[in-house]
Amino acid sequence: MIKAATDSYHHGNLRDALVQAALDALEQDGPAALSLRSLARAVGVSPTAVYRHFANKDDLMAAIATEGFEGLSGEMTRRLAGEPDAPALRRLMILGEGYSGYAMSHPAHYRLMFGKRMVNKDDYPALARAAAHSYGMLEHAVAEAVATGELPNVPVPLLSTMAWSLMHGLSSLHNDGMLNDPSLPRGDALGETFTRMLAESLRHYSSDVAPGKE
Amino acid sequence: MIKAATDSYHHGNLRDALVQAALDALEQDGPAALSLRSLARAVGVSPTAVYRHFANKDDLMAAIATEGFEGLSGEMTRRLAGEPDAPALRRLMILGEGYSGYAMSHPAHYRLMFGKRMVNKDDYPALARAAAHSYGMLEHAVAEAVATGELPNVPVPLLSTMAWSLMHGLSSLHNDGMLNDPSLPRGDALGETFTRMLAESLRHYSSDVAPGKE
DNA sequence: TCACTCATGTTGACACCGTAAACATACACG
DNA sequence: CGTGTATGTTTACGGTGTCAACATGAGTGA
Repeated sequence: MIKAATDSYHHGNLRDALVQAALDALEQDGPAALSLRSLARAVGVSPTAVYRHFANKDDLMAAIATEGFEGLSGEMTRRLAGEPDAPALRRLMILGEGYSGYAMSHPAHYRLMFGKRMVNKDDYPALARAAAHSYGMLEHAVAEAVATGELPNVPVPLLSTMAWSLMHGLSSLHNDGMLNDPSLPRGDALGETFTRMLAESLRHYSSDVAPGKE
Repeated sequence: MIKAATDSYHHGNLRDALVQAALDALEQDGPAALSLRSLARAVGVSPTAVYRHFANKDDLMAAIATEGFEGLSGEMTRRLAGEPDAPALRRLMILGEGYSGYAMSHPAHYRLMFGKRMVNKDDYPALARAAAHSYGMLEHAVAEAVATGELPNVPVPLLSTMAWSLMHGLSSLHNDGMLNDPSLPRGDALGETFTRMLAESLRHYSSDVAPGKE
């Protein structure tokens, strides 16, 4: 457990302890349990001590969200490392599976990453950077697949955003309990299925219908 | 203005007035402004009067979310009516454009419809019904397109969920300010583009890669 | 070694929130 | 007209985010 380095007054690493406590509370008791005061309580510190490390609650949440995007990137990186010689399109599919896998196994955390408090990301550059990095992994893989001809010659941001939208939508709907048709594959299997369907169908897609900007 | 029928004590239609006030506050001041007390204030009634019409805050939110799904279905129906003779696949595209159009022009309301408070939809049958109806419109159109051969012979729930995921993901990312690549088409144009790309690419999709369940 | 600084925590207070219990009002129906 | 009941009010409680003023003590330079 992350606890005091010294035993009184000065905690030692309150910031990390708070974030960790928040992650724990998120997994165990859901997002409703995320109050500054309860976190402070969990860490054994007074409520207002939080303000020595975070400007306000949103600021703390942004830190947690940042952690989330880093975890997401980490999961995708890990899975990629498992198949180092995969061709571009296969790597893209691995990313899709990793994305939905992470999102579906951390529902509360994932929701927070896209929560309403995060909308003004300009205020949280670290968060923006972490999010951009996750998206960058996707865009990179898409660009490679386009370069090798495994995907049609459609503007890369368009393809990337489409793939992201599909995975984000699927993960969100799943986490919100919106997918209750019993004939559907379960959770992560769905992520795999959609990834494959999108990749496969895009391969046979003729690009003359997809305008870049105009 | 929804105001008192009589002028004192008994309001007359508090329930509707509260929902309306909530919708107004949502559009104008964002979801943070949605407190029971502020709504009561806006309607000119004591805070606890709300509890004569809603069991608690979640109950009120569910009513607003229900209204949202009805608005969504309404928007899609309206657009369909504008092209009564469209073939199945075209009708599906109209739905996609209507969906993203509605979602993107009511960001706060749309977010609330999928908010964390709504996860246990079992408690709110009206909400579940309204949501199911919206999804039903989509599934119906997909089934038709499969029947006419305009879409490949893939399980309808799979295709429907894929389309829903794509549109939900796109709308959410857009509303969260996550789509800032300047080379991308703007908002509703993106909805149209993705709708078209998905429809077009699925047409050339050979179904042997999409398992139903297993 | 000692005094001082300043990062870090604490206390106390405030306004707001959701909600429960007890009470007030007035519409609707006998 | 009398009364029951749906509707609204008052009061109160515990919880929340946050501010201002104060306390502590670790680290540094003399």
